[in-house]
Amino acid sequence: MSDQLTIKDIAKYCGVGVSTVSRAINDDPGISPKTKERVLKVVKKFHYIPNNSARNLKIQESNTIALIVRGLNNIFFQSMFDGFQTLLYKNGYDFLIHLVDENTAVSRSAIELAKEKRLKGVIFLGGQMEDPAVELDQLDVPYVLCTVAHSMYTPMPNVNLVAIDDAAESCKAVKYLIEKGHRRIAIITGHKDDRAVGGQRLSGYKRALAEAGIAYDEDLVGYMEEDIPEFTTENGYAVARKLLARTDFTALFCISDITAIGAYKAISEAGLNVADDLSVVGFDGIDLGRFTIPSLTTISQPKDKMVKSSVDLLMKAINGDDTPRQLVYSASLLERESVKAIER
Amino acid sequence: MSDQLTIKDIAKYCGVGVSTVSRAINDDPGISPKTKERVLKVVKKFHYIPNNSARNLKIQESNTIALIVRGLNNIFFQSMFDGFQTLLYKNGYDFLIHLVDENTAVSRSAIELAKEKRLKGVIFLGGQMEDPAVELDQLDVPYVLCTVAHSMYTPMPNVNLVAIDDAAESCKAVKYLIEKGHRRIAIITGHKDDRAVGGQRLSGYKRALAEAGIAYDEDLVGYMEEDIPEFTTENGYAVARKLLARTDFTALFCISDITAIGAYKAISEAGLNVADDLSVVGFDGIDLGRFTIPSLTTISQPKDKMVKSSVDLLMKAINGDDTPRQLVYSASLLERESVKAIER
DNA sequence: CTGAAAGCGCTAACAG
DNA sequence: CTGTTAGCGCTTTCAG
Repeated sequence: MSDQLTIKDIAKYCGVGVSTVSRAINDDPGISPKTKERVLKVVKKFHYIPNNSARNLKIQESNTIALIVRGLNNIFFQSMFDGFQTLLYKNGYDFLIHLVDENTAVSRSAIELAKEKRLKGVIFLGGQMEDPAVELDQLDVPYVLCTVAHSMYTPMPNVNLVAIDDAAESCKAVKYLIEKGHRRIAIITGHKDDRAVGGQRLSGYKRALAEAGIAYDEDLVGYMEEDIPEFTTENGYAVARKLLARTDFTALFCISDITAIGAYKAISEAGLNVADDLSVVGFDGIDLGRFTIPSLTTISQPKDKMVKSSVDLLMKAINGDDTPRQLVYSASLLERESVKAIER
Repeated sequence: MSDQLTIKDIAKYCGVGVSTVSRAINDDPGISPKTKERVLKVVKKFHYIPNNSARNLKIQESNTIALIVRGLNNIFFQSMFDGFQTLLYKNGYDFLIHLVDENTAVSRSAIELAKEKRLKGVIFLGGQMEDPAVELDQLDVPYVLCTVAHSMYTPMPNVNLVAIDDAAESCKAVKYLIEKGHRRIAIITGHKDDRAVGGQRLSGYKRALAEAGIAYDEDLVGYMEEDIPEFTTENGYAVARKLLARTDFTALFCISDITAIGAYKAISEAGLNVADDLSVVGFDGIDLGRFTIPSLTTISQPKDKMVKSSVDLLMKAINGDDTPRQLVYSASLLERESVKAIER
């Protein structure tokens, strides 16, 4: 626990000015190789590490883009990190993941961070905002909203947005089940008052039913428990159990893969087999779904495309293109083994 | 995209000095309620958010403790986040998770962050260091190493350490399998050259075998693939497949639960049933293990205790107690459904 | 209670 | 090529 080393200490020790040290550690061309080497040796010797706060305060612009993530437990988001990292590096940017917990506003975090780190841009992963354009008014760098419940923002042409149509995709999943002959189709959806992803996906379920002339039955709707973390295996398990105890159905649509895995367990404990006795469809397309037994049929979000587009939109915006775009991709139904056709 | 608002702008607009604004936003007692309210209203009106770099640079000490995590994909680590957050808040500290990617040294990240944010202390989750005391020499705040391969550091009484004995626990798992009558026991372990957790757990496996007089058979050892991310379901699946194709065994020990889930799939695809045909034991005790079918027998790390102790040690150190301690907990064998006894 | 002023550690002109 | 110096935006004495 030695004392805080500063650039001054290094300069003094080397018998040079602080700017020389600064040049050395920042690979500035305007310094002779000899001095640079000498300084760097001292830097290394004392394990000197500059203070980023001072650095960030001083510099007028950085080269950093932040990924602001709400919901660390979201395994689908996690699977996108790597793609973002790689792409952003390739574009010559530094990259930073900033986790924001449930009780902090993403907008505030973003603005704080942007000031603190002189960000070049930010990408939001999850985290609903009432009105992004308003909440992010003070965010004076370009940003794109990735993977948010897009239709919440429907008439919102003033932000960059990359998303899927949650309602339409849900509808697709449920229609698939209907095609396979199912009519009693249960759903595990988000909290009862979820107006974001959960709400969207539930409405898609309702639409599919309506279009097929199947009556909507509230009994078949399992809302995630309030006292268990949302979108977890545990919650899926709990809700599926209740559903199974309450009523009959031949198919179950889970609005997230990780939830479906919990449902598998409840189904198994009820003495039933997934697919043979009860068809299951998930949503997201996480890797784990390949490894469940049986493997999980699901709505697979085009995450690579979404990552790429998010970065592209951001790059455009950074390079001065100030017409925001909304990209709504369609997801694909990934047919695996968890759905069986039944006789009408 | 308005211009960067600073404390000066607010001060000017309010017709007060900057220090007054500072007092208002920092809940400083030395300000009249009236002025404070007035200032705060303006702050809100313009959505002014202070610049943390400036703030951090100026303040001599913060109240922040950082959790430095190597390996974001580590689901076991993730399950500890919440506990750390809660406990640290309870102790009156701010809390910060800092992810470090595979190609950055945790030690450097830690020192940088400590300077930048004036940290009060840091807790490391994963991330091996050659010699922590040396690498962290410049880290001038207390720290504790949590969940690291403890015996790498065996004679290392100069750092705070909270861990389990990976070798001993592995040994326990394998002995349990032996007790159940298994003699052909395969293992899925880390990369071939893993000297940390993977290496430790492999050595425990060897010891159990040796003590039971069972010959060590390299054929039964599945090293994780180099070209697939380590400790993933996918890697577990790949390695289990190879193992299954190569040789016979009645039990499989996976050195991480998430890997075991991949093995389940490979076993199923080989036309076998987990438990009935092939017993499986995992390691870690993640939640998901409760929901696999059959549920996974595993070595469960006492994560709550580990979290609590880590925080306790750190608090002690922060409060001036400078004798480091090494706490090595024993994990418990969680008997679930994936192991069956067999006839000798 | 309030404002002026002195830095926190660093980078980037600017002058040598 | 190198050193001196002026802030970056904020907190915190120190006078008033």
